[in-house]
Amino acid sequence: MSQWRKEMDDLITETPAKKIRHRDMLVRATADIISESGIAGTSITKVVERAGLSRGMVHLHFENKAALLLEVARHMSDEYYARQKVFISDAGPTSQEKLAALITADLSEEILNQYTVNIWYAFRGEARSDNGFMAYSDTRDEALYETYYDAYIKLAAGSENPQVLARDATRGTIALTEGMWVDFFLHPLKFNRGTAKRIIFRFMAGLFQTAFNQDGAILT
Amino acid sequence: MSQWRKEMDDLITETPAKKIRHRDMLVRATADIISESGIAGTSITKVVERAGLSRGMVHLHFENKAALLLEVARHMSDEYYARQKVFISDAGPTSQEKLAALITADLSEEILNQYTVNIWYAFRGEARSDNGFMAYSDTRDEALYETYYDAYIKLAAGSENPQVLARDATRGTIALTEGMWVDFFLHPLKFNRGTAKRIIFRFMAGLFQTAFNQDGAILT
DNA sequence: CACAAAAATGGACGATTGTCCATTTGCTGG
DNA sequence: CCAGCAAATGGACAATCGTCCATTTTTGTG
Repeated sequence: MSQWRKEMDDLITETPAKKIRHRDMLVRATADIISESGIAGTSITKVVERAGLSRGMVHLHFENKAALLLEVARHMSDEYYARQKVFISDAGPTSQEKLAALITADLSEEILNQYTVNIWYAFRGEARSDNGFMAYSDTRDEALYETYYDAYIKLAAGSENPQVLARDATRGTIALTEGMWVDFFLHPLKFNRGTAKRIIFRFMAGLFQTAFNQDGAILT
Repeated sequence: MSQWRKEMDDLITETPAKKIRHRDMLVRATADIISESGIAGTSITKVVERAGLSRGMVHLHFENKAALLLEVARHMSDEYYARQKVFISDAGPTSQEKLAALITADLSEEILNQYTVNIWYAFRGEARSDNGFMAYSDTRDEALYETYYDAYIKLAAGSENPQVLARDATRGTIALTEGMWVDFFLHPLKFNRGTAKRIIFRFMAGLFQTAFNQDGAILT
């Protein structure tokens, strides 16, 4: 079998190479354990038991435990963006529609669920003591900020102080969404996605009265 | 010395009984370690070294490590309320003034600082796996909710749907403040208290246009 | 089919964890 | 001043941690 064919097979194979599959299994198992037991309760023994692999596997694929945890953070970040992207691409071209899509995404079951927020806040709690996690938190935040700002600055055009208005709207929306996540994290059963969405739209309608109303309806 | 006098001395003594002092030293030392190293990095050895006490002290004052951590959570919660109370009692009698005082308090250096938020988010990260912490988070949240709601419901009087408006305003303000805390936690150097305050007031002004404006000025 | 390389295993290691308890210290009432 | 009791100590304990590596199993190639 020629070399290019072998590489081709690797590309089109339905099940990825075992090495990659095992690596992925470890990442997913680690995410599961973190979601259930937090960072402090996550040990390599628990992870490999969950993954159904042997203990040595971890150090075959990752330099150490910290590298494994960092990979989980990267995995979560990637999944967040991938899911958000679906909502954005389904939305219309106007700023209002993009903003509505962003908020709908951040409150959707695909993105905002107990499994995900448990992991997210577990990492955040330990972020201060490990700078590696902060990097991912920061890049996520900065990209999100840009996305919101780009949409808001267009709505703010013509107002008295567009930059300040767009900045305030961006920071406010992100803070409000973040606060809603915390609310969901602390009271997942009481939480109502529709109410959360309405409150965020009320905030947006307060700043851009000609663009939104409190029901999330987009005005002309 | 008579019995009542002895008790009186205990009450008025400047330095509290040694047993209580040591207990307090452990709680404060634990809080310090959590703030620096997170929950996962907090061990009894580190705590007693910081407190300058022997290892056995912990189990003399607390049933186990979990009880010590829970006491730290209680301590943090108590200090939060004590400091918030100062701001509220200094405020005027109107609902607007009370709300302004609450927001000013939550953004003040006394309440919102790196030491405090590190501890707060460290606990939150491990909250899911230990229900003891959730209880304090919940009681704090419920009391805060009531305080905000009582103020907002008066402002909402006369509006079309007062209860819904007051509920939305309460949840929104708490979520917004929570989000600002997260912003401070992740970017303590970039964070600007004035900007945060202005954004929150813009939200309030959007819901109660006759009561606030975006500069935090209270309208008649 | 045989052989070399890679992947995977799991026992062993020292360090550290939370907990326990026999011993020592310090204070107080008689 | 001393007896008695609570406070405080720190060494010892088993359990668990992350890590390492000699060994076995699987895989791919000539």
